[in-house]
Amino acid sequence: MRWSSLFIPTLRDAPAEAEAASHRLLVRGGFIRQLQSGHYSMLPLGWRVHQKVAEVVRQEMDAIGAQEFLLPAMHAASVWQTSGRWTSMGDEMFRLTDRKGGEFALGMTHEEVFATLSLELNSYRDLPQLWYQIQWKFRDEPRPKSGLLRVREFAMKDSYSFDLDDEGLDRSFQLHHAAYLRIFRRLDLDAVPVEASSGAMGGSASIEFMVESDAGEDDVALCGGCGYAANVERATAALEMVENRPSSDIPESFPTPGIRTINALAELGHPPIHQIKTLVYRIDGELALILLRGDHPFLEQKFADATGANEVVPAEADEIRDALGASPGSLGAVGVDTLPIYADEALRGRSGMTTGANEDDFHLQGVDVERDVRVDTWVDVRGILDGEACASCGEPLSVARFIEAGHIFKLGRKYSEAMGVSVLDAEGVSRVPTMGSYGIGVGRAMATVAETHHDDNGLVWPMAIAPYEVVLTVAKVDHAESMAVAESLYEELRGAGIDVLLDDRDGRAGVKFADAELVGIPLRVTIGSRGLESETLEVSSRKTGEQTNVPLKEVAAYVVNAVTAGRAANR
RNA sequence: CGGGAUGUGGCGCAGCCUGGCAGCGCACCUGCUUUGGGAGCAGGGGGUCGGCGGUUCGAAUCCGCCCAUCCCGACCA
Repeated sequence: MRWSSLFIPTLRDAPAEAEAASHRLLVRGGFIRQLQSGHYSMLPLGWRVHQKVAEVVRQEMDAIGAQEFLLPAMHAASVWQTSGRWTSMGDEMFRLTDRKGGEFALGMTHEEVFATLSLELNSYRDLPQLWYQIQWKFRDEPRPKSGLLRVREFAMKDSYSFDLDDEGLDRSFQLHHAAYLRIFRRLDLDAVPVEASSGAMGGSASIEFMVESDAGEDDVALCGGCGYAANVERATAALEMVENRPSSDIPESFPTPGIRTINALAELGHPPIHQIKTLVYRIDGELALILLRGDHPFLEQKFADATGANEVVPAEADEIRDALGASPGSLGAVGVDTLPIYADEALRGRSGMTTGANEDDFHLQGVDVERDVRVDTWVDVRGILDGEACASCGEPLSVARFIEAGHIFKLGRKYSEAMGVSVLDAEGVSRVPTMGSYGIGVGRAMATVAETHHDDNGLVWPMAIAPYEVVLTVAKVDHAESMAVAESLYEELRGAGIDVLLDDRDGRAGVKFADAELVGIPLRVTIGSRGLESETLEVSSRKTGEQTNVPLKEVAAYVVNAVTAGRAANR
């Protein structure tokens, strides 16, 4: 294509609201434009990258024997009512009503619809099946952010496996696991598989593919020693022994006027590790106390996973006061027997603790957790901290920010059962297939590459997904010889199947160089009178900045080689 | 939903406090010069100042409500 006739609206300044590097550069480079919060238009350049990412995914899915479908994006309510998710998905689901008053949803994911199709599987001989699609998903995200990283409308490759038994599911899961590693490698993403919480999907096991980036939204714990890797929503760590402070026979109340925080209490000589943090939550509508060591953060997701609770929300100050007679900052569990009490495992065996007295401006010291608190349920709900020891090898764990680029789930029979799927096994017995589901967000993958592949001058696309592989930059378009050389090289490269962009704009060379770099085309051939005098053209690499003068006659072959090598990288 | 912030030509911003002709840079159009790293000069086009209401002789500016957008947290590919 000729740059002069393309719509590539590059910007010198990024919009003020763009914060993440990928967001700024994708907008500046003319790849995307926002329509509303969480909804982006793909401009020609952006759509080319998007399609190339999708094609990499498609090839690797096909390679494990998966079959491509395309399902409706809009679903009748009844489909979701059958699985129970019409209600459980809550506000996250976009809903609409047709002219006849019928209720519909825009699909957030497609377990139900694929499971409906699987009703036509009749025999164990039909299994296993691996089905996928690349389709738009709609999620009423509470907070879209960071450009393409978190949006309300996005293309997702979602696949689903149907197997007779657990061994089959393991195989399908492993096939996906391996395919995902290949996909991310081809995208030049350093994706780490980590143990994850299954969240709203349910199911027995799930692995997230995480790419380290400050723009991420998840914290992941990694062990440099044994390779343990887990989302902090699930991660555990070895707990170092804490020497209990001397305890008293009964908890002693002492005045703490104005003391409302762990830190303030610490300044009075009660270190956080010797404090009990008391949180009041509404768990599926019921108030409950959750106790942690003073220095430990509470992770709601861990709690939900451990207890099976759906709704885990902090209680309001007035309901806390009604229940305990004190305000946050002075709360404790000693003597409480009207509310369920959950305690984090880190409090087991602890004594000599300090906690709120359920009376404003008073705390208790000398508390022995197991003697003085009526714990109903012990749970592991604390967030682990950077530097804690790995539970399996003792080396320090590092905790860092990651982008969730893919997620694979063992679903089990939740959806197949709900939708009434069954096949006959070899003995003629009816069996419910077990399912897996596997997702990669295409736009998010694209943004993740942008996030991890850029420099001060702009984007640096890997050859595999670059919008164009080569740009021919004509320094002076009114120089007839330059244009003639450029035209003939352009035709030759096009003929060789190279995605080549001819920058024939009547502008200054500096502007064209800057645009080529901003847009991130991997290779640039500069065509100008300077090189032509010596019968050479300058080929430069976006990634390394390396410039090579190539004899005119060899340029086409040189470029074809470089592109071919680039395409094959990481395969 | 809780907390913080912002809305002024396509993009980046000033003006607002202290009410009085809507400005600057980039981009865009025309002409001349320039031409291998975001050119120079001259001329020019483009703005319901987020919306509605109020105060006032007069509102971008003051007051109220609403909307939108961004950032931090709870949720997800």
